[in-house]
Formats: sequence, C-alpha cells, structure tokens
Amino acid sequence: MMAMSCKDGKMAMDNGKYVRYTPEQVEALERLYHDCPKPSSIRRQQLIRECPILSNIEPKQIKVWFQNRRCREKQRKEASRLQAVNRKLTAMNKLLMEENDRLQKQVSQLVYENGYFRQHTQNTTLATKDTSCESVVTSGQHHLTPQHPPRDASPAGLLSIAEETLAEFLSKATGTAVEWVQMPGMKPGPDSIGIVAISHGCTGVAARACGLVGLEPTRVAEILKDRPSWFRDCRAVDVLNVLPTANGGTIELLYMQLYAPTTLAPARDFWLLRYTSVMEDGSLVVCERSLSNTQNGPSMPPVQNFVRGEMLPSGYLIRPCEGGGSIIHIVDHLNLEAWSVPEVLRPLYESSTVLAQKTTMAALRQLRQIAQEVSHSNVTNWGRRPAALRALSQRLSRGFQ
DNA sequence: GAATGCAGCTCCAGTATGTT
DNA sequence: AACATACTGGAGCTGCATTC
Repeated sequence: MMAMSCKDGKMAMDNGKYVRYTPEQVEALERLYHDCPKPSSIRRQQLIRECPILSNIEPKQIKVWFQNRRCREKQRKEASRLQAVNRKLTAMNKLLMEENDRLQKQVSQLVYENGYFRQHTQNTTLATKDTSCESVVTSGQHHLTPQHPPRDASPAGLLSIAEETLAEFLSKATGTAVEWVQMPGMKPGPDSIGIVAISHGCTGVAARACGLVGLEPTRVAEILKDRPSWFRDCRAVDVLNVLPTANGGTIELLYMQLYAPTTLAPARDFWLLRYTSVMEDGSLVVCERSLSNTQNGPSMPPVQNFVRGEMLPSGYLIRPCEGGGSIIHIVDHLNLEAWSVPEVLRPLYESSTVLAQKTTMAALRQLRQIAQEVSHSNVTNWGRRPAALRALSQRLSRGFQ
C-alpha cells in the first residue's frame, strides 16, 4: 500500500505519509549501491537520469535511501561480528567447564587419597611403634604405559605402534594420563586456554597447550601436520612408507636426522612415526612418535656430539567447534637421554622441560598466526571477490589517495 | 595574502512512524 | 517484532565574500 503523491511525475511524500519503493526500484538501488555505496550529489542526479525506473523518486529521497542503506550494512556487519564473538566465547566457556570438571575430579581424588594416607599413617604409627616398617606409598599420579620392547618395521608392527601411540597421545591430550601443572605467567585468555607442563612422575617432560582457530579441522590438520618448527634443524626428512589403516587414517613412516649446530642445542637422530587418524566424533589426530635406538630403524653408528633422545607420543587433537572453527590441543612430550653427553654438559640435558615448552610455545604461536591470517584474509582477500567489489575497492583506494 | 564569518552541503547517529 | 523510510541535530568540509 503506497501513500504518495506525484507532482511533476515525481514520487513525493504526501505530508509525511509513508512511501514504499517498488521491488524493481529497490533492486536497481541495490545494484547501484554495490557499485558505489557513497555516490556524490552529481552522481545521484546522473543515476536518476540514466535509470528510468528511479526517475519518479526525488533526489533527496535517493540521498536518504543511500544513507539508510549504509547504516543497515553497518548494523548487519556489527551483528555478524557480535555473533562470531559470542560463538567463540561459548566454545571457550565449554572448554573451561571441561577443565574445571576435570580439576574437580582430581581434587576429589586427592582429598580421598589424603584421608587414606592420613589414616594409614596413624595405623602404622600405632601398630609399629617399636618395629621397623616399610610402607609402600603410591602416588595418585597416573603413569604412562611402560616402554615396549622393540618391534620390527613391518606394516603390522607399525600399525601396532601407531595404535599405541594414538591411545597414549589421546590420554595426554584429554588430560587423563598425567597431572598437568599450570606454567607460571600463562593466564587463560582468548588466544590460549593455558599452557602447562608435567612436573614429575612420568617418562620425559611434556608441555601442553590449547587454542581456538577459525578453520575446519581438516584444513587445520593439513597446515599443522608439516609443523616446520619440528623440522627446523633436520638434515633430511624422507617418507619411507605410507600405510592405510582400518579407520581411514594413514601412517607415514619418516626418517629424520637432527644434529647439534652448537653444544647447547639438544640433538637427536631417530626414526619418526607419524600417525594421522579420523576419530569417531569427527575430530582429527595428528600425532608422532620417534623410534630411536631401542627400536628398529636404519642402523646409525654411534656419533659423538649427538644427544640421544626420544619423542614420546606428541601432536595435535583437532576437534570441530560448535558454530565453526576448531579447538586444538597441542602436546609435546620429549625425553632426551642425558647419559649420551659429556658429564660437564649433562645438566643442560637432564630435563627436556625447556625444549618441550619451547616446542609447544612455537606451535601455539603458529596457531595464533593462522587465526590472524584467517581473520585478515576475510578483509583483504579481494582477489577472489566479484569484479564489481574489486572495482569498488579500487575506487575507494583512489578516493583515499 | 591571511584570517574570519557564513551558507550550503554531506555524513552519521539517533529517532519517529508506517508496513509486513 | 523486525524492517524500511524519513526526519533531526550535531559535526565537518568547501566555496565565497568580507575584513584587516
């Protein structure tokens, strides 16, 4: 229903009555807006002349329409941005709730054990006041599976190792295998839920981090599985064998040899088993394990100045995030063998803590960089936009020169 | 020539009102 | 209620005339 009057063929407001433009007129205006959202006064008059369907609209109304159209677009963009922020905060909240739940269970377990030990201590004190007693104290800590005997590099053997690697990695990534201790100075935030390190009681030293990235899991896996930070000091990385697995994953057997350019940098030489798998819940796992020394690999003669070490099951657990994007858990678990270096340097290698933390921090930085590139490309990736938008961007660029 | 005042125009944020 | 259209007031910019 249109309440308007036509004076001299022009559509004009009838004493404040409401005017509704026809769908054809709106379509024409939208086209013009996409071409140029801020036309000058001269350009608007030109549009009215060139576009017969707009010829009965007053220039002032055209001006108002463009103003309102810009306002609408701004509001829509802001609403979209707020929705994205909301989705991200919801995902973060979920993660924190999970972490909180896990910590509460841990507290309950420790309280229970504390009560048990207290009672046990009292009993032994009373019962063995003047007799010696060896009480076996078991900590509440979960231990990793013991080292397995060497196996051959046949497909069956590799599959078996890969499956164990996967199980061990998942138990670390989901926080059930070891007790993680928050690193000082690492506060939870939008970029990092937290980065933590194992203190004692497990083989080697590990670090763990968690973050959000606005990419689908498969894309994240493609980017992260080549982890350049792990290969920075490699002399060679060769794919020796690729094996399909029952659940659609792939095992790649890599050989890499690291060496120490300086005496301070730990170096290793080992085979590296890489395992990529799709889980039932839709998450992806990219994890790795070295097969150094104790297991069959290429026969490397002992080389002086090399530090032997083992990469325990490490990698990424990439879960799809509600509302888009992915939640990524990073685990690095290393065990350098200090006996293989001269005694004077041994303190430098006694713990892999620094290396594990450094590696995990590098992975976290990579995640942040990916997240930044994704958000940046949404703004600047004009190369894939339609020609009209590219033209608009060029016009705007010229306008600011 | 520089400084000043004024009119005219546009933009934006906010608001009123009609329509769906 | 959500959306579309029109209006209002404040701010900024530009061009022009006037004054010093």
